[in-house]
Amino acid sequence: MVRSDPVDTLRRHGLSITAQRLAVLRALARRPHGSADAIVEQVRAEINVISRQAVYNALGTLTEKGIIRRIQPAGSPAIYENRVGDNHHHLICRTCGKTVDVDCAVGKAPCLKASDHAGFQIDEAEVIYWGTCSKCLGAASGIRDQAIPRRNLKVSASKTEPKRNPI
Amino acid sequence: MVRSDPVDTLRRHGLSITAQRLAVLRALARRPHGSADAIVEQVRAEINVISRQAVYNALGTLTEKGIIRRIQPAGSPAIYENRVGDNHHHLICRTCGKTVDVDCAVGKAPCLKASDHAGFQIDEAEVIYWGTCSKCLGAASGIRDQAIPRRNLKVSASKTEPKRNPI
DNA sequence: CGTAATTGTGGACTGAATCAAAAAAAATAA
DNA sequence: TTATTTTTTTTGATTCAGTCCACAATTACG
Repeated sequence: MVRSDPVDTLRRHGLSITAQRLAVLRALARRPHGSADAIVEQVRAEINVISRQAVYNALGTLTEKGIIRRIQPAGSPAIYENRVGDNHHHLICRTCGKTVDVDCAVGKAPCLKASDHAGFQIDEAEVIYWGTCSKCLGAASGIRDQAIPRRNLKVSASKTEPKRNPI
Repeated sequence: MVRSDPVDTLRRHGLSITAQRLAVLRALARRPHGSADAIVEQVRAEINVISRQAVYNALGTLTEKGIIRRIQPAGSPAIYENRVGDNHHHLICRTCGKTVDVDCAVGKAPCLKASDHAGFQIDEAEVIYWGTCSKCLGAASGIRDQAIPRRNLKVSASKTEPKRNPI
């Protein structure tokens, strides 16, 4: 069941079919993990014009319908993906923002069970692995590729030296 | 090892001791999961005046030093906690934002291992369980307590259901 | 103490995302 | 088809969390 036809997808969910939504879907099909801004750009390359708001609208309703998924990594703008419904997780590079999918660590969907629910009714387990991708590991010096310039984990390279705790 | 003396904590990490930092630490000791804004408020109740920036500064350096931890739930402002170094996770109520700690699902620190590293060097696994707390489950109607008003998962109650004849 | 370094203050500013009203396009009915 | 109604897009302003900046205040250290 590949059924990757965007028109059909929209229709099946009872959504109006608009050029903008189709373009957003295609953009997501092309690039797995795009930020709203990246999608705006991509869509503008395909369709000539689209408002930023229209992209947010599309992403919003598509997310609501469960057609796409929104991931909101700490300190970075949200990114979207069209792989849904299989409880996979993400591995994000702190340096360049590159995001890759990883399957659940312990098998099927064990992450969905917290050891103590504390009375909560859990509907989703979100797992993000933070690290450094191989490319950024290599260029560890100062290349600063910065696809998604995470401003929060402030660069802090060697500003406050004494990382190693004395005594 | 309770060693909850803020002055000592700061000193041990080679940080200057300022009224603002102490107040921030105390605020965090009092309330486990506070947003920057909530902390500003709390600190202003104790100390008379503190700039928002000072709070952000304090939270930033304390986070850098590993004295506190920053959690950035999708779509909500960051929250901070003073329980660090034990790889626990969080359970957040989508409705009211209430956050509780949960210990790692599968034992010690299994979540730290993704099944496929894809060449990444992982340094942290962030796990957030999303759900609804017991209180909000009860008041499922429309109480709208909204401690942290997650604006992203837009309420979307029945906006897109005009198909159903409303009588 | 006095001086240098660190930290705090207030205000302007940024970027991501949202809101709101009018214009345009789709869906539905005729 | 055309008319009409509903949904979506556009445009522009607005919020919100967080940051940047220059200068004043405080802290640490000799």
